[in-house]
Amino acid sequence: MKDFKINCHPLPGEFYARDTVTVSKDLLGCFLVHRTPAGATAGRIVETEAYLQGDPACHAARSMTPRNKVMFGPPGYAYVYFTYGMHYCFNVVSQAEGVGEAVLIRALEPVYNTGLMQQRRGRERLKDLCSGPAKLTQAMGIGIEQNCTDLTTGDLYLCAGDAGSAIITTTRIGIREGTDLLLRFYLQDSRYVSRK
DNA sequence: TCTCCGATGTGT
DNA sequence: CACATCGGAGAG
Repeated sequence: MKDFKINCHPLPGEFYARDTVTVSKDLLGCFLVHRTPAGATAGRIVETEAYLQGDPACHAARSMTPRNKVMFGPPGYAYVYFTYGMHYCFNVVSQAEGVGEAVLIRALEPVYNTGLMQQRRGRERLKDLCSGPAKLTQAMGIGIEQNCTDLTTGDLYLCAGDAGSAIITTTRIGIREGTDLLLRFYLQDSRYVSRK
């Protein structure tokens, strides 16, 4: 596996307080780190999706509810939700406070402590560890406890990194509304995206 | 490789 | 009753 040097300094709040599409693209190549009692794990972000205000697929498209409330809060917080009765998905809240937008992290390249990821996933192959939004939350030990946590100060955070290859823009996966919007982004050269 | 489908709980 | 999913089964 490629040897990455991870800058352990968390990305600051200003990184997230920008246009959501810009944040979605800039997150490609950045590292997601989670320190837990079982150990720390880290992955390099290779696929993201933007969810915007006025976008019918966005959880914050309609009114503010207990679930989507954090999306309207300050940028740089985690929005984790439970879906399909068994999976968690992890988003980072973007834009200014009051704007209900976020970036879904859809795939990671496993980078650090892949043994713990394999154990959590019950899978051996590196490609099967983080190549989907619910796979990566399982591999990284992310659950509802991380919802609404501050990504600039806690045990779950992101660090700067370089995309290092071309960014491909496509429609989003697994939605039924807003299917025409080009809001999915992934690294062309990565073998670890959920699908090409 | 692909398409289909069941699992399983919560939001609207 | 839809849902920002996953993995196993069966077909090709």
